[in-house]
Amino acid sequence: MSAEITARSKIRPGKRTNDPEGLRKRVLDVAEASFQARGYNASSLGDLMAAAGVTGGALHHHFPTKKALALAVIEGRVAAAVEATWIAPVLAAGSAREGIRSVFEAVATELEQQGFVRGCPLNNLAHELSLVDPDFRAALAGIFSAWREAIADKIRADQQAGREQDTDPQRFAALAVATYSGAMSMAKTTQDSGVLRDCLNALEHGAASASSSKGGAKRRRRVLIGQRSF
Amino acid sequence: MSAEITARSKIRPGKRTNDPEGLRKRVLDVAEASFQARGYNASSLGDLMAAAGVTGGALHHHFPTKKALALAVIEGRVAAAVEATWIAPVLAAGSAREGIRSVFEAVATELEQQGFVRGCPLNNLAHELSLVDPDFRAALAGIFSAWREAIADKIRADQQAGREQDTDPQRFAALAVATYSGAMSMAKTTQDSGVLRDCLNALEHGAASASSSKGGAKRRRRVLIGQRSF
DNA sequence: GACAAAACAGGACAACCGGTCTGTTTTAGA
DNA sequence: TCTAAAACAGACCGGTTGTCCTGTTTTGTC
Repeated sequence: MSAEITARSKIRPGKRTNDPEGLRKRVLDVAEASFQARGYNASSLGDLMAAAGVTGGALHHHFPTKKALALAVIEGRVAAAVEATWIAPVLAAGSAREGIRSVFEAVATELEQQGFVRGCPLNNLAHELSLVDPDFRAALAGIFSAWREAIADKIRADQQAGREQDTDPQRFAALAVATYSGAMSMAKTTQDSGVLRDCLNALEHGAASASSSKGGAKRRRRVLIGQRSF
Repeated sequence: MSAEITARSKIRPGKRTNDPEGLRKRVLDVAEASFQARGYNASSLGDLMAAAGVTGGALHHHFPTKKALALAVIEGRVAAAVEATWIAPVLAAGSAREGIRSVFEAVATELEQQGFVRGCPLNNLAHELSLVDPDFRAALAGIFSAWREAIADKIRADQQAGREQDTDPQRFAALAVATYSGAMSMAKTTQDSGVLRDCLNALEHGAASASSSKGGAKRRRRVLIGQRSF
């Protein structure tokens, strides 16, 4: 436990190089990873300082309180993660449904490769912090809102192209986000990413027909095995 | 904050009545509520002791560690909550889809009445504890499994009655649980229970047609207002 | 009533947490 | 070069946390 590698080289005590942006980035990297792996409350500033190779004074200079650090992680990292893994791919896809499908599959594949499910960063923090502080809640709700709105916008774009005429953009977006969030929750708890593909399949088949239970690809039940993360 | 009511009447210091089952129940009541409202890590044993009107010795006698208490809450209360609000109603319903619909609506109505969304007890604890401890993870995964299996069983029962021939029980169950879990996650974060009805609607319309956007019931956008809980 | 076990009381404690404080070094601008 | 602000170092502190420990009281059993 604790720090395996001291990030900062302290060979020369008399020589120091100020690097506020780099230090800030290192702290955010470590905090993002630790919040994801252990949660906000279980991440102590001492652990973060050690892992980032940062002293208390430096940390306090950039992030006066733990709450400020978490808010910076949410607004600067979690929001970016949702943008990168969901919003951008969906908007760039040929259609909303194609985009959603590709995201589900990309995430499932990634989880299978790394052999460990850490869950959705947004949902992880949302569950822990939404009821604790209004500022946290507002920041997290904003990310959910942007996420849903992007999907709804894509549906509207599809509709202007003559497709998805019977689809309600808002409701469909809510369903897509909810399905992904819930599937990741289960995948994290069971450490089995297969549920992501199950949900995608059921979602694509209109929550009804799942085609032939025989003949088709046998359902994979791949239970992932641990692997240290942090 | 702290204890508003001291549950235990201490009028007679010399008179004491042993009530192990009652005390255990009181502790579990308080712990369940606090875990739900603040989470596991943010709930201190001191607060729980004060709220339940229990001394440290008594608490330690029944629950040697905080982990043991949480495990008891998960296995004794969270599992029962899922059974009562989901499994039993679905199995008792005329069909799986009817059961799912009634549960969604019942929960949405309940949330609207109490004006505050505390989230799904299972998902709340699952996000915070799944990666922390294997025992936690196993207990939580078991509840998810039972939940999904109950819905899948109901689909299979429907199929033996000639319905749902094109539905894959496992996948459909995964989608239902995921949708609910994710919808509750959003509802908690946005403090808006309307997303539950949005998701139910989208789910029932086969993730596609949401009927007329005009003429039909206007979508409710009811933002709930706070209300102390604990 | 004797007695052992269960049930409970309440204090003690060591570890830890987040925040603050003072002091030093680096850096940018005039 | 001088100077002030920014950047960083590192110790310090009050409060809290979970757990443990030693007693005392109640309760079931013979």
